[in-house]
Amino acid sequence: MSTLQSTDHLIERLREAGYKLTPARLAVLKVINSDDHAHLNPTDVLAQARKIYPKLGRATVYRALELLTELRILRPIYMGETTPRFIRAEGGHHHLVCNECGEVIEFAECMAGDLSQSLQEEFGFEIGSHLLEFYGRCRACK
Amino acid sequence: MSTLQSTDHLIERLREAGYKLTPARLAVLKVINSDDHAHLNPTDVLAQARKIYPKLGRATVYRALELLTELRILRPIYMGETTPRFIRAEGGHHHLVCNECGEVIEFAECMAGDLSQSLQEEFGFEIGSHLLEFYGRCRACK
DNA sequence: CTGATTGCAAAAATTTTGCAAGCCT
DNA sequence: AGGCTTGCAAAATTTTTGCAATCAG
Repeated sequence: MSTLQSTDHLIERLREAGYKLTPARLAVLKVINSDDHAHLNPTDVLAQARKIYPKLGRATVYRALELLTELRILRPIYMGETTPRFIRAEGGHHHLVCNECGEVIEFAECMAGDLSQSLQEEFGFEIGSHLLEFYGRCRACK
Repeated sequence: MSTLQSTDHLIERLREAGYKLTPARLAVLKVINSDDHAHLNPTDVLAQARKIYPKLGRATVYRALELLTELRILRPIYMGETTPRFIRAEGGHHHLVCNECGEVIEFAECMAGDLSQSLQEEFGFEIGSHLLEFYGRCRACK
């Protein structure tokens, strides 16, 4: 579905913003980029990224996550627990979330594009991405 | 804009679900209901609610927040930090979030209704509420 | 080289839990 | 009265910070 930016491109964005490419950041970037639909919390990211770069420290993951959020590469979202999970910030994310069991289904279409246009005009905002979530009960939980 | 349920009505929902109305819960409920557009984190809620009911303990706030979330009266969302903030779960929430300064503008209409209908059919979901957020840069930050 | 970045360990902050006492119905 | 709820204090988690050593450019 969505065309994701390659890890190379993301590295480029890091550089353009004046940050260094370190093994720690690269590992986090790879983990994040390895699965378009991943929703990983900081602890997950640490575990995954350590497979690539074992020396990685926990604090560094937080710092990398913060940096990547600042660069609009990631975005934290709520998925039922008290810890944030991070998703790719690009484009749109469309979730159907079950309040009962927590299942998350992704769906494709949404007409946020049109609305986006008029909001840009109305509020003078420059819009880059969006999140649309519906909450309810899934088939199984009914 | 949205017609909010009165505190009385919410109390009723608590009761119907078989929970007791205690001063702690009432205080949290009042805080939550005092401002339609509040985005409070647990610590904020504790501080506010203690003005109403000073004996209130922190753990109780977490328990109340959890309960109210379960009853679909509240919903946690992430707004750029690592702690969740709680918003009224009713109906839809439509945010224009500035990545730069964090400002959140609410806008009124969105096309979620139509989509909601088709998603219910397609996935067998029973949809109760939704969240639509656009991310970008506000007028001032450009 | 040189400042940005890291890992570590310690400090903070947040969230969860156990339990006796207290309160709602 | 009886059981749900509470506040407290302690445990568990999660997040942030200070700093010397290291690394990318």
